[in-house]
Amino acid sequence: MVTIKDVAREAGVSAATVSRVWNDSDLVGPETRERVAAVAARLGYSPNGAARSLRTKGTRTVGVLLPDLHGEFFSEVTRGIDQTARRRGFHLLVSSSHSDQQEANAALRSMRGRVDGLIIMSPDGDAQRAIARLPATFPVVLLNCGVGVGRDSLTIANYDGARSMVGHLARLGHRRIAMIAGPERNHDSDERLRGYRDALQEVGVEPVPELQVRGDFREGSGYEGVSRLLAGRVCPTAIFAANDCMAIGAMSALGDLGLDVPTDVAVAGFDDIPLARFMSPSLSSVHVNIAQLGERATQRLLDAIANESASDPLHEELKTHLVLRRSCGAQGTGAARDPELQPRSQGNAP
Amino acid sequence: MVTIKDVAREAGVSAATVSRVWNDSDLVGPETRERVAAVAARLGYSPNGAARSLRTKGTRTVGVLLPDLHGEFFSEVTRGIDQTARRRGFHLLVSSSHSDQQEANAALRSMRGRVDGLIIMSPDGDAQRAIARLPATFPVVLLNCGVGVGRDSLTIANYDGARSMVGHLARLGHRRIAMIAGPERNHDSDERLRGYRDALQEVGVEPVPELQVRGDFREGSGYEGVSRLLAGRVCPTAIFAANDCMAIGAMSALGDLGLDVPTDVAVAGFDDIPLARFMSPSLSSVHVNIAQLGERATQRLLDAIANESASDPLHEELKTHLVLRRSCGAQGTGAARDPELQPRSQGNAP
DNA sequence: TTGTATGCGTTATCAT
DNA sequence: ATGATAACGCATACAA
Repeated sequence: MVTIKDVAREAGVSAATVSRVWNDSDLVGPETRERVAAVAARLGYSPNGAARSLRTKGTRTVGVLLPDLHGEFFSEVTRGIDQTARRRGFHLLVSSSHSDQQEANAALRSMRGRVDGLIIMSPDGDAQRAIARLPATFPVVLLNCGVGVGRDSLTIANYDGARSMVGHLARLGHRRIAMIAGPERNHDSDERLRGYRDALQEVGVEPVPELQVRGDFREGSGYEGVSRLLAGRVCPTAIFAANDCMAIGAMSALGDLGLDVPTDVAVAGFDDIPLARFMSPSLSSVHVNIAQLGERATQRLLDAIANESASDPLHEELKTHLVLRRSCGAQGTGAARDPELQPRSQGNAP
Repeated sequence: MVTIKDVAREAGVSAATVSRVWNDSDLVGPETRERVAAVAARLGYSPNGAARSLRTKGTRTVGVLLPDLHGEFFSEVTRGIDQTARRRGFHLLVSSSHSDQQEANAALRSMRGRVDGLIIMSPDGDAQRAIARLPATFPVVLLNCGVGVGRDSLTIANYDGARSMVGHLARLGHRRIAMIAGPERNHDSDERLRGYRDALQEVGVEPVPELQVRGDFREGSGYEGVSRLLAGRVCPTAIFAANDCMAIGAMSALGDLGLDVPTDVAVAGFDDIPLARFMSPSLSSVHVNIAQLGERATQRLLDAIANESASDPLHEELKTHLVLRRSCGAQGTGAARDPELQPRSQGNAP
């Protein structure tokens, strides 16, 4: 490994000068700068991150703690975080798939001194204890954990989104609206369920316990959810799933049972993953800009790291909006005429 | 931040002893060990990673370089890498969403001295130049880049998978089999296309240029691909898409055109993402264990880091297998009777 | 404008 | 079994 001393010797200057060149200090003569830069390039020098961190107290690294997350959500939130961090010269130390407090704890501990701040997503609250042990001055942004105690936090407008989707179903004439909720003790899940219940109340529909079942946010549980719903004495005319994966599982189950969506049963999901519009029938959903969630969280964290003057904890909620397609029976357009059928970024297609 | 000196002072020992306790050296008395451990716990001490790295030359961190990757693939490969790394006490420094050489280069440079080894996924070869500049002794594992020059590499059995799927379609009687390929200059895409062409040759079907179109691995491009295919003079009776997302887009387009899958046109994909079995009709696909790809890559890398005796570069190929569902017209079972309908891990469902 | 000296927190070497 | 000390590579206060 080529160090700062190697460059210094080769360029005939002191290590301090090389350091100055590298850090764009203006306390260095133009032709010295050029010579040093040339030598550094020739030798393929780049500074040792550990030494730099030790000296400057900064790591230019953001820690990201994620729960056991599958699919689209994970990749999109990471994309948002990564792009924002990189744009501002920060690295990402990622730790995902934490199934319990123990693991979250260990992960947090081992990140000490390796990151300047943390983005923590822990919808089931497993990381709460570990977070509490962190110094209050250490920058942390909470994702989808509800309003954190004394910490910056970001959430999706779960309640509003669920409430307006269920309201929409009710306005279409549905009264027996079922919900396939997410896991218990999950913040997103709880809020979406609350939105569902309140929406029913607002239109004067008595909530029926048999019309509320729980899944785990994955396709299979949506599939099974339908069996349990149809086994009950009241048959739903509409099903609202707490996310798109479960909604897709539900549609699959309905299809296998010979029921037509939306004629026999209307279906709606949450998240609006890219696949939603390509289902048949296309899936109505509550649109969430997931990458933006990661982006905003990172911006807030990096600002906190830069300012270091601890301001009051801020809570931000990301707005959602309904995307009505065929599965809920409200609109008759297929994917071809979906106004949102736009590539999200430049593709590689000819 | 509490340092090793704080603990030493508080416990009435030298810093060296604290270090020994922390690193499980047996050169320390039992009651000293206990006392130091207690103080460390009380003070909430954990060693500064930067200082440790500087001294030991090791970072216990693996760098992960990923291209601009969407959806299931990204999250699964990361999961595999993360779990394996964590089990062996390693962190993950992730840099994703690189769209060109420039960015990949910058990311690689900035990881210098911060990681002990690298897992690089660069199916379009954008990172090749940067990799070549790395010291030959620096541990690197290539993912889906083909057989790397002088580097360990892992790939999916793209060619075999595509070939056997197309062979299967031919055995079902199809002759006009179209392909919606992936982007050009992408290793996975190239190999899957090659498998398609060879399979056709083997059954004595002359390849028709009009039956080969390109997409970008996303749903929208599969949708558009169908328009272009059906605009040609030869109408395909089967469509093989280079991945499931494009296959789903294709099915959506066929549905919008009033064509039935599989009666009018058979469809098959690649990857077998969890959603595939919940499509209607359920999607036939080439199954790939993506998480395992990440897992194997990490094992190989960590072994290389541990051994440090550079052995010959190894190339490993991950087997695939066909999962035949309804979309290709071979089997008549819905998702309910799909033998593979098993939860991939414990869910949170009641 | 440049060089010298010091210390960041830790571990390894040597001494005791 | 434990302590003192040096060194890892870099950035900075201070000297020149």
